[in-house]
Amino acid sequence: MAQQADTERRKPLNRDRVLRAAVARADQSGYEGLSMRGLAQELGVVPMALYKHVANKEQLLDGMVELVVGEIDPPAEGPDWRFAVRARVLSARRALLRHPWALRVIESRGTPTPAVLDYLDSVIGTFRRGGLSVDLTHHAMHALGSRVWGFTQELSVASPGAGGGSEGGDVDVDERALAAMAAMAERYPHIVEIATAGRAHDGASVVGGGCDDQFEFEFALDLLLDGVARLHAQGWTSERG
Amino acid sequence: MAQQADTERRKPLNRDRVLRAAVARADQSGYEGLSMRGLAQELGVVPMALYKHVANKEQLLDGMVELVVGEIDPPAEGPDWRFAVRARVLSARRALLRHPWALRVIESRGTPTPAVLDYLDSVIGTFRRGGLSVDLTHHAMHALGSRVWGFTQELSVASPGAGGGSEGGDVDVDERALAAMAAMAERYPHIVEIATAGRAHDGASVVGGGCDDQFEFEFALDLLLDGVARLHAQGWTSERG
DNA sequence: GAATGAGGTGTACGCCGTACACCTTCGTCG
DNA sequence: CGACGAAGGTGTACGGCGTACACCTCATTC
Repeated sequence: MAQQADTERRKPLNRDRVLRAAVARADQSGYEGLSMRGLAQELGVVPMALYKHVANKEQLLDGMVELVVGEIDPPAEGPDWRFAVRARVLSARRALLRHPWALRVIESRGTPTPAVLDYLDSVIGTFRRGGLSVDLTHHAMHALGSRVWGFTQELSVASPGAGGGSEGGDVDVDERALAAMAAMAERYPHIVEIATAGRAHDGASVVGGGCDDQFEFEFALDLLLDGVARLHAQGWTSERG
Repeated sequence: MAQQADTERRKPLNRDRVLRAAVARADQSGYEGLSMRGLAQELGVVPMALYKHVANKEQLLDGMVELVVGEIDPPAEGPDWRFAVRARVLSARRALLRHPWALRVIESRGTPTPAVLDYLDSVIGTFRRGGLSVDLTHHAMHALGSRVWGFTQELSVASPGAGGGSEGGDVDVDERALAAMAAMAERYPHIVEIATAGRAHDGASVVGGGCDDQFEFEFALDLLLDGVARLHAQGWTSERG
């Protein structure tokens, strides 16, 4: 109690307040307009104070992405995978339209954040529950590409042990990678299923290297061109010339 | 001639050498690794020297994009629009794979450069010559989205007079915009045709505002989901499980 | 009431892009 | 021939950035 009067002390600031302020600022000033210094000022605090709550700007961005991705609606129930995927993707779109900077941040980030992986895993799960094969689901995810964001785009999907500690180990490294892999399989079963489908190589290196980007690209391209050709053939037109 | 010996003077550096050096550097150090200072050092010159050849870093990036886009093969001849578009897009892909930084730069740039507009215009032209309606072509371009890069992505395509000069005019502004519009229609006829299709509003504001992003997004999404559903129904599998 | 540790501060470093004034070199023209 | 003007290169400096590091200030706990 005591000296509470003289201070009008601002309440102590925490990771969540920092992230929310950052999101708000990016929403209105854009990605470029977001700096640690500006953000600190807005929070009435010296720049270095932020570093008590986020390790650095990269982690700030990651945290912001987590917040945005958290706004996406949970998956729809029901047997119609087509409807469920559609609804989910459109919900993602709504979230990203609310935060226009977010897509760029998600895509520029080398390693996807957990919330992103959760989302992708769950979309994959919807395809799989709908009865699509692992194979087709894999290609479908690539084809959706940045329409569900983040799964296409060359990024070697997530080699899991990126954040580790000691440099000491030697054979340790492989063990560690395998352990990480196992943890990942538990948490993101569908992603791992898809990533490792087909070839039964050693676990670690397969994750990113296992698929043929060129094939994926042409698959998606042809899907689109086929669709367009079909519409053309049947004289399709959007009502509203 | 005279004192040529003592100097070993480097030949005088020009815009093209600067751009090529920048491309080379970005190719091997990535987008982040490209700084005016670093580039200058590589060219054996003081940073400010670069500014005699490019106005600023933005223009440097634009110039680099022009070079990369220039590597895309010219459009294929022949009556098969599907083949022609496919070939063109795959050629674009090859160019962009050679310069992995380029896609990001193209997409982050607010206003497309002329070479980009040329490319887009010519792809559109291929669809149109194949007999596709303006309407369908429009949606097809959106659906291809970043697969042909740059045409989707909310960016309000190119309001043409962005680089002008004096702030003086008043009614002048509209005239100037119309003139720019006309020039644009001459240079990029297909883009303008598509952008202004349907509604016959006043010229200027129509360019970006004239299309319904949500519709375009759902069009593309459904094209993909339809395709996937069709493949699923017929038990499709990529040979190579 | 001393110890602890979380949260906030101040200073400083090394990057960045680039404005501005200056110097050098060289082709042109009187 | 010599003066000149422009094109190209230099040097210095400014304001911004992210952030390392040492410090201070409290509230909490034993």
